Amino acid sequence: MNTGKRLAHRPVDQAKQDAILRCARAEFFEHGYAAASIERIAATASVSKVTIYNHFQSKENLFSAMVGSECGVMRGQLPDISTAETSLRAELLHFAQSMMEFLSSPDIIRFDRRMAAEVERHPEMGELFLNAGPRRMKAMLTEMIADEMERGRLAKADSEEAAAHLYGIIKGFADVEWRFSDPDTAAASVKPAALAAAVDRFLLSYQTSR
Amino acid sequence: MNTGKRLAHRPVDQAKQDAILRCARAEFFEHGYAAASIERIAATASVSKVTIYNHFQSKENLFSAMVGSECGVMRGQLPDISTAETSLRAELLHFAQSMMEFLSSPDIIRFDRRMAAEVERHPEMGELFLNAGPRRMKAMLTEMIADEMERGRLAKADSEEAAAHLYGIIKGFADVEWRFSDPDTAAASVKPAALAAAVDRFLLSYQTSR
DNA sequence: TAGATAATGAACGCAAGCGTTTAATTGAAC
DNA sequence: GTTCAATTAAACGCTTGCGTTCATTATCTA
Repeated sequence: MNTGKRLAHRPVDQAKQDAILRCARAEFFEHGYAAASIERIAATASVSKVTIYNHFQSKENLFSAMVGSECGVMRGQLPDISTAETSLRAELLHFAQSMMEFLSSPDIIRFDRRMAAEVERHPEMGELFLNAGPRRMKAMLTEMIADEMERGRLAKADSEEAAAHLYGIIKGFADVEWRFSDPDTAAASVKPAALAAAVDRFLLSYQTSR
Repeated sequence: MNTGKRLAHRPVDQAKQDAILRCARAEFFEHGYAAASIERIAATASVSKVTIYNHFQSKENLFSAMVGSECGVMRGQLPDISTAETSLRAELLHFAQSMMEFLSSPDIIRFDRRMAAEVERHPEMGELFLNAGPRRMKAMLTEMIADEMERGRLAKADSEEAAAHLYGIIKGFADVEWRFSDPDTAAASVKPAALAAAVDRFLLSYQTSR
């Protein structure tokens, strides 16, 4: 039958596709959408400008594709909420550590900055990002906390609200500082003692009295 | 002696200066630094482009001046920490309300977004913004909490850490949502009940047992 | 009123960058 | 080896926008 299968042709070079997206990412993150240059992306990716236009039809399109791809990557890197820990405190501490490590990585910080700025012109990408990152994390956290409430290690309460409280108490002012200073030094500012303090305060108000 | 005082001249039209800064603000916030257009600012401010270049020497300069001016405005609008309230809970609740109102205002959200994006190219403005806004608020909050610890209404602890915990527990996920959705609907998402819940959780772990 | 300065409008040179076209070249599938 | 799509380099038209120049007009001080 040969349902539309092309017979004699040269297949698309997937490596080039990837290179384009990778370089587009760097370019868009460094300069922002408006100031990013397709020609520079082409040069960096060692690819003809025409090839970019053949794959993605416009700058807009390329940007969308890049964001979509990045969101996919992000989904796979979210802080893991392991339930392997035996003690509740250790479990929360592990999450806190994992979350702060994730949020303070230069890649995430820069992505966050750029998305925040582009949302004005691309509201739908704000949704995309929220669903791929923050909301996903919130849902995971909420579930974990609901489980612990069910299990009796946390006092019964609104689990979504508790998740927000835990998230917030761990972050404190850190994310604000990160967003407006050098991303490459952000991770170093995470102090384990501060994480423990935050978790302990959370437990003080949520742990079942025993 | 006439120390450098000019004698016969036409004074600078301050209203025009202000209009330029106001319109520059709108333009930069809407399009970002790179895509912002001096010519559009001139048109919006009903001013000649040359006048802009006479007052501020370059686009860079205009942007800096605008940011400086905005930071000044922001300083005057920070949430007030009134110590007039009699009860500690009322005092914290008032702060929470005031803070969330401030942070969820479209102006602040857009300013935050834009600054985060421009920090890559203007690191010194990140510092400027941090000092005018977040750090200032943190210092005020820290002081208030230190006072309450001194006064015995809060348990003695690291007041700066406590300030971060209070700030974080109040914000929760809200700021993330705000930053990536429509700024004009942000304020409506602040629920008084949630503020009370956050304050109560904070008090559960910090209030002196009586 | 005279002198000095602010502000204007229009045009210019220049650079960057999007998206397109053309003709030529490469390379996998058959 | 033939075929045909993928890829390329180079050039093009077009738009936007920065920063400047210059002649002109408006407005304040003395």
